[in-house]
Amino acid sequence: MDSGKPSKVQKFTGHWSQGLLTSMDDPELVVKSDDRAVIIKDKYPKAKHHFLVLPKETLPNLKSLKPEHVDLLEHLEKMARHLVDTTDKTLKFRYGYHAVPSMSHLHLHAISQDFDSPCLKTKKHWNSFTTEYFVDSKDVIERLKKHGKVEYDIKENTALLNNDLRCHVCGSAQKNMPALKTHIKCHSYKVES
DNA sequence: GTTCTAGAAC
DNA sequence: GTTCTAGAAC
Repeated sequence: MDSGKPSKVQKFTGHWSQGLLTSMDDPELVVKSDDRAVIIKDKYPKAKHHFLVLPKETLPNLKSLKPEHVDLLEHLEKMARHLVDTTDKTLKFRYGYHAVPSMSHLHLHAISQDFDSPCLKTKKHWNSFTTEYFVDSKDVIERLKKHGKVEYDIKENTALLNNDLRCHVCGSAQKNMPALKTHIKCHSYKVES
């Protein structure tokens, strides 16, 4: 007899925080790969171009990095820069990591600085790419070289996500997200020639 | 990480 | 009344 309970028809694909592992195998998202890493398009890009570079080696986060991973991190950044060079040379990009990422599996962001995307919606989105919460790849590598590990204070960095909204170019205060999104259109994100 | 939506802010 | 943000999601 029918119990009246709805049956679970959807396949269990894991917790949302493990989503990057699924995306790494999604041919729709993968744009490049070599023996050490895979580059995918961010499923919810926060700018005109937004890529994620993921090592094939299992590394959950920055905290799992050891001194021997310096070479790998340099490789990830090099791969990202090469992809960007062959994708869009006209826009400025930043290459870096979130200090306290939501998704598991180490991922380097390569993101164009226009932040022109319908997926960019919240203060948290904004501050995660425009405050010190976004740590340049070069700084992470330097830190690993110097200290043999990379660790960021969770409380301190999470607090940055609640910072007041400011333009990442001119620093002007913006009252809300729609105002910010309108304002940032007044700047150019082209590389200087 | 996103979606949804209640209620704050305007 | 509409826009916008913030917090739950079993």
